[in-house]
Amino acid sequence: MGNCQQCIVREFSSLKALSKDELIKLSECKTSFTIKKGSSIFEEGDIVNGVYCVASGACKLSKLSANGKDQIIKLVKAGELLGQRSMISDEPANLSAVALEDMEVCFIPKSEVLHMFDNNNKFSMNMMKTICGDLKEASEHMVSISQKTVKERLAETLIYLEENFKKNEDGSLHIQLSREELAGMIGTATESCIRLLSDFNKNGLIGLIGKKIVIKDIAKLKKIADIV
Amino acid sequence: MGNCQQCIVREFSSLKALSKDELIKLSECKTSFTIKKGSSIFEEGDIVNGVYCVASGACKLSKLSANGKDQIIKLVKAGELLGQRSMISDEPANLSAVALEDMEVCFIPKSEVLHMFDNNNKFSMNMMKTICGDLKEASEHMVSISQKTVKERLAETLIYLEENFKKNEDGSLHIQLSREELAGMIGTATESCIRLLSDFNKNGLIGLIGKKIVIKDIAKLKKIADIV
DNA sequence: TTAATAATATGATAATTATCATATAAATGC
DNA sequence: GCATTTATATGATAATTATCATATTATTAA
Repeated sequence: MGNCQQCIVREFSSLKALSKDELIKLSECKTSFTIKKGSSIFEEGDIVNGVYCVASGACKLSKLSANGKDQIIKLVKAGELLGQRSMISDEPANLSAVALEDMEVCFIPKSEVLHMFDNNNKFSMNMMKTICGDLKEASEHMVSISQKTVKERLAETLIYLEENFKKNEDGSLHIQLSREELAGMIGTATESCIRLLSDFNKNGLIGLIGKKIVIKDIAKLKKIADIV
Repeated sequence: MGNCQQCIVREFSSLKALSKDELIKLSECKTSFTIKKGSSIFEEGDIVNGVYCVASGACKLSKLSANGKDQIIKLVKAGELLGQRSMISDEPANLSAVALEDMEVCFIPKSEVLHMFDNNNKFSMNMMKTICGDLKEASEHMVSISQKTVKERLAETLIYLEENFKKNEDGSLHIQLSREELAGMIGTATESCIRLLSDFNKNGLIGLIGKKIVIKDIAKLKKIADIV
């Protein structure tokens, strides 16, 4: 059984508001497990009866659209929480959480989270702030999807991946998103995404090592994405 | 000075968790004012030092994109709160709130809201649930923008307006969105929006009385929007 | 290892949507 | 009330993006 006090999630999430006693209690009531790349933590429609802590690895939160395409709403990485929205709303999950690499995850039951809400205002405020942050991100993402071209959005997304996720030794992004998934993130067709990656590759903005992507010229990418 | 106990906002928002005493205190510390159609309650970048209660009227929450277009993220109507996100995040507003019709609005200072967070867990939970609801809506909106055609999105938006806002005596939508604003809601060019409205009009789905819009065949609109 | 399957890649084309031009109608200011 | 400005409307065209077809390359399973 892992120790919550040393955990990366405690360091980076709302949990940083917890006292030593609360952390000890948490260590006792949580359940840890591993998730293999490609399998899901929960799916659209599932009842989420607690909060998941991502101790290592990363996953995508996605929503299946009417036409069968998977739209990726957000990536969640080590240190973050997962499933708060559904748990707090008392509603089935409206997104699926699928591992993009092997993950270590802990589950905190709802009763425990609610107890912490009741007894630790700092924790509640932190949680609210996190959700508000997600909401802000969502607004920005919405503007980006409706006002920017696919090229601009791809550049934007590549920068986001470069700046927020680990790199392999060869400099390539460690997160292995398939071209289809990358397309799902920027809201375009897989072929369009592939075509633009080829373009960026030819122009020296990125490198393509097999399926892996190396960001080579982040300044030019930022110029394309119109991030000043 | 209006009475918070009878207010529509108390009935429909997180404020419904407040006790009689809390409502009395609220009546004393709030400030009421009116907003003329077209003027703003706050703008992108403003510090929002409290929460606004919308007692009557409606406004748009929008974000200016890099290319100068105004993307409407959400409409807020009587009974709802405004400005929570910025206040809770301790960040400048990332959206502007502009009145779509004359409004009556009350302002509750941050200190008072934080005091209620500390002393009324039901209120805090309600607030969290509201924000989570906004987040869910945002996800759905995002999928809709990236996966649906402009036609489908326009149909979807017209249905939303019909089902959530007041009608005039002639059956037209009372909310007076300009064609440009409607385009900003669905994320398209004004001309494209106008063209599709003409289309819908010719096919008897809607009626156009000057600038006003009457929803005539909601079933067909739902079919177009692919809402089953 | 080899066949079968899935992912990536690229060309050709069609569909969607934006942009520019211009006309008409409505609203506003003097 | 009339001129000016702004909003709505529609046509013509260009740009963007999706779809379909088909290689090529990787991955998986037998």
